Amino acid sequence: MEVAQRQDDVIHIGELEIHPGQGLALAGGTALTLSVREFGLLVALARSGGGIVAREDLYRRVWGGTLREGDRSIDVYIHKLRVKLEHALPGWRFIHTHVGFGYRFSPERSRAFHIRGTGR
Amino acid sequence: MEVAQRQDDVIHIGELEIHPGQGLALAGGTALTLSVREFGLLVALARSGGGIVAREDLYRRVWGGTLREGDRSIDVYIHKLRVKLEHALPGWRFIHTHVGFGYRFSPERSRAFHIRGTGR
DNA sequence: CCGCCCTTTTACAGGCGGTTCACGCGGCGG
DNA sequence: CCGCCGCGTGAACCGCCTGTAAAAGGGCGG
Repeated sequence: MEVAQRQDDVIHIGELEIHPGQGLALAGGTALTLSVREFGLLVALARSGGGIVAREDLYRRVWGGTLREGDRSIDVYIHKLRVKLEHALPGWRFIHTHVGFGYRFSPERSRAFHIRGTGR
Repeated sequence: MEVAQRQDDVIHIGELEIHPGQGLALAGGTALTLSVREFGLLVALARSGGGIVAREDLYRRVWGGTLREGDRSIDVYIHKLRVKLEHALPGWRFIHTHVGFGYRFSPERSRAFHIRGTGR
């Protein structure tokens, strides 16, 4: 398989449409307003094919270099991304934490909307 | 190489799909939320090819070092894994106890699962 | 010079994970 | 019949990891 280097490759994940080469991300059709770091993080996560990405790998791909001891940049930006995604697509969770392993990107419904009535 | 997801080795057992290198385990397509120890245990068991694994071996492979006298960590984590697997795939039993020998990993149907008020 | 936005750093809190206890139970040998 | 042994299981304890808010630093345009 040849590496797609054309900038018009598009990543579709759930209601998200990401254009890595253009710094553009659409959520349900409307554009997200993301900073460089936020967008890089989104792309790195979206490209992992639903697998878990280690924090070290994320840092290497987005920031470049090695993740220093005690650096919390990733946590902060994961949070910023989550906030923006949650705001753009309420009821969906994309970034899942796997403690000790890293983060996984996959659209899943929020449990916040629990069903009532059919309890038990 | 550009593919962000390495599918090096993947273990398929019943409805389980395990990615040892990523810390990812899927049950019927959905990701399990496992801790480092739980995942290590799952991999160790899944790799045993359906044979019985002695507690000492399990401990050596997952925790490293020798199992100390009176250490119950394995029992606790076997239980945690069972709970999560049972929750993810109701009606199936994967971890079988062989008293005095160890544990065996193999997907088998549970006996008719009816409601029991076994309290505690 | 001022203000805004982005990024990094710092601080604090809460939750999660790992270990250890405690208790219960069934099997087995004495 | 009794006590020991191995295992199941719920819970306490505690340190670390992560979530989150906010301050600090920096670059850029007005």
